[in-house]
Amino acid sequence: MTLQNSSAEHGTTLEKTYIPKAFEGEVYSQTLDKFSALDHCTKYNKNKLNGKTYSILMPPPNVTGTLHLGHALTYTIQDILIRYYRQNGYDVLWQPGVDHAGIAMQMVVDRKLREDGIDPHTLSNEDFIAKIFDWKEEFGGRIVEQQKLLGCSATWQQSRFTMDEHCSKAVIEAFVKLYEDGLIYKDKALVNWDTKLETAISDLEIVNKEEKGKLWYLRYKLEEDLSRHILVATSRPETIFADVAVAVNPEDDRYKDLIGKKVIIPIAGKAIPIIADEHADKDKGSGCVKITPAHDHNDFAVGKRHGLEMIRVIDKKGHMISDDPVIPELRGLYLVKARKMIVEILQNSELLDHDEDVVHNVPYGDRTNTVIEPMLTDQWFVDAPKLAVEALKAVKDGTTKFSPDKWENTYFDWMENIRPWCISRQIIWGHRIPAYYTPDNKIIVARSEEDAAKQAGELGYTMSQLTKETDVLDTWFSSGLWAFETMGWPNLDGDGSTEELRKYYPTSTLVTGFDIIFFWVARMMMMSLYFRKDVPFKDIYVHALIRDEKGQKMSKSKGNVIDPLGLMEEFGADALRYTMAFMSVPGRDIKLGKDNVKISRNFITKIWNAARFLQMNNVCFDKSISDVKVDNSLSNWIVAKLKKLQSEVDENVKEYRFDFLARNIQYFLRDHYCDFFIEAMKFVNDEDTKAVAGAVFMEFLRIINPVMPFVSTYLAQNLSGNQAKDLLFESKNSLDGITAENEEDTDRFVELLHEYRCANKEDDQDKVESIKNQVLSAFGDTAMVKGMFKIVD
RNA sequence: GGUCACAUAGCUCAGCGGUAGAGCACUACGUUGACAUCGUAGUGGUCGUAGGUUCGAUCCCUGCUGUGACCACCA
Repeated sequence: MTLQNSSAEHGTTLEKTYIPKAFEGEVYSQTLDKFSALDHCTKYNKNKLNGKTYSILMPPPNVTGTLHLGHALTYTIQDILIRYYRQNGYDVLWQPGVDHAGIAMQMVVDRKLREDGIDPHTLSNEDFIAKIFDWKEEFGGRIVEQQKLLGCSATWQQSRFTMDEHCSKAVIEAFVKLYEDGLIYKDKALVNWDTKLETAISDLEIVNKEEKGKLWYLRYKLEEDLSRHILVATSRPETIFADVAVAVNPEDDRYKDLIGKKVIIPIAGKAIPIIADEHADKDKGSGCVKITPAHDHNDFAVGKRHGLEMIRVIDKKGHMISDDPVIPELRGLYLVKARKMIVEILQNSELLDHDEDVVHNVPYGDRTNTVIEPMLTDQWFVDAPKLAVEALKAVKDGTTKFSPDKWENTYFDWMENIRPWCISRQIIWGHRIPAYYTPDNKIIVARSEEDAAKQAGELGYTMSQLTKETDVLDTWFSSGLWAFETMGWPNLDGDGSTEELRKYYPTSTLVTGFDIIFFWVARMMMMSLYFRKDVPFKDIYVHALIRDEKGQKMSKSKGNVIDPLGLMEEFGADALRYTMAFMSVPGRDIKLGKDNVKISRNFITKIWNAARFLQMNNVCFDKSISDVKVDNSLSNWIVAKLKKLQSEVDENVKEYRFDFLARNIQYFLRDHYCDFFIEAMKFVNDEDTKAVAGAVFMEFLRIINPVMPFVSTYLAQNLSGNQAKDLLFESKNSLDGITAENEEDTDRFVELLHEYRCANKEDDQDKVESIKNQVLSAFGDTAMVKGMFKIVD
């Protein structure tokens, strides 16, 4: 057993220490061009294809993003699946791409321009968009480079950008079709309005924050008898100028006789009616609620029911407007300041009865962190309740399955209560809504200018008389088309499909965190079912979110963000990937610290050292298991364990139990292969067993390749001496013909050794002898048995 | 307010209707030719709480307490 120097036959001697940085980049670039889907099968894998396909849509990261741990988790899982199926003869597609991230991107470039001393408002929209494309050119590839460092084997050749020419076409086609089918409409409605960005945002882009506030009880005097009043509680006294009624519950005996009478709004002095509406809750506040349809979602509904006027007193910047200013100083004041001023005035009058401290949720925009104001504006909506019907059905009938299935409830709950989706945004960056307005405000929606001109002509207008819509679409509108726009839609062949769609649609599995079930998963379900009449994916695997060691959400402001790039630099991408797999237990958030990754690195070191041992002993790695003699109990046993590992891994991948997968890999290598097999082999020292050792180890490297592609490829190349060796398309070695009937015997031997050791320690000589005799009679007085006793002694 | 998770060793977490598991930490021993990025051995738990089902419950059921997440409301 001497150390073998480098030779072509036995590969290159491994370095003493496992330093992932030394080879990960090299390994990746060797395999990079083999990831492509549509032609890889013919080029690299023709003979092994099993005729089945496996496809995953990569959730496109924001173009502004950098790799964070959440990405590392989700991409690792996806890459494990892709690599596993690719190895097993499937024709795989892992569709990558980048999202244009409407609001986020605009804010990033806005900030950069200001830093460079340019006022974004002085630029025309076209110039601003050009600046954004400049930014994308310079930094847009960052996130993709980082995905590659992690080892992602995506089908890079097929990569898409949601604002590229093709996707833009798809968006226009989808919009126009939905409009023609009456599923997109324009409506005056109360939307969530970000006063900083001056745009509408969707319900999902709001974060509620609990805040201490006050409830002011105001006296609304009865018009017919000014000595009497009712109390109305409000947390937003600045909106009293927009009050159009006070509502009471029709069942509320206290106020029954007042219904239909009028009360006077404090300060404003205007008389408004008392109406009966179920919205008023007898047990809340005073039981009377002021109705301000233009500035409150519930009141808006009440206003519509009763045909009330909608008065706006807050403008798009959050400033007070009023046609009839009782207090002129209010005009133009930011609403928070206005509230303060009005409260002061009220306090100095008898109109404020009392106030009350309360804690209430205040909506903030998730991007700008400013207060969101309900705003009465014209917006474009998708009729989500209609589209949700099919999307709901597809999950109910099991066409698409959630895993773990508890997420189905979340999905159902949302889909059943879905509201119209506001898709228009008053920003610059995004897909411009393909609509035009005639001078008398008729709407023309068209696929092209020519088409618009034609439609205008039919209405008796010329193109030059039309004004084009300036609103752009919510980013998630284009993301919703991701499943099929990436596969060539709408450039369809004669049969209404494309080669990619026929091959890879519906995709096999969608891997995602639960935080975007609503944003993305639900929208893709709706859009795909509408445009392709089929679900976008068959399985949805929902993984956990990553938190810091203390279980807190990682965020920049908390300063507890762990950078995956730093972890990869220090411990290697394989260690990070293995950690992600190991920790991805379903239904529980992942608490991750640096130590977890270090432990994984240490395990990989164990694999490394096992490889070095084999190499030092001139173990042959070029024979496959079917070519080696498995003819003694030790060989038989390790092959049985390997066989078990193979089937466990198959099962683990099928059930998305990457934690089990990682554990099983560890148990095999450490407990079986190193602790017993290698130790015992030291005393056997025959060529057949050594050949088994090599073949088993190579199969082990193949099995771990999807999880740890770098180290497994590197070791395989160096051990075999074949620098071109690539486990990417290496499929399973069948162990069917190999018997493993004495697996239990050897397990028993391992157990007896343990008992022997305990007895030895307790100095129980009788027991020591008895165990020794048991072993000798069952397993014979072989060199291996002797050797193992020697170790234990 | 509604929904859903979770509670197991000092820490992070697996697990399971029948003797309680891993890693980290800790203790002791070990630089013995693969491995100190390590090995061997060991300490450590009435499995949140109260009931119920069962021959038997950490596991199944119910209540409670605590923690977290999501949705809704917020006069």
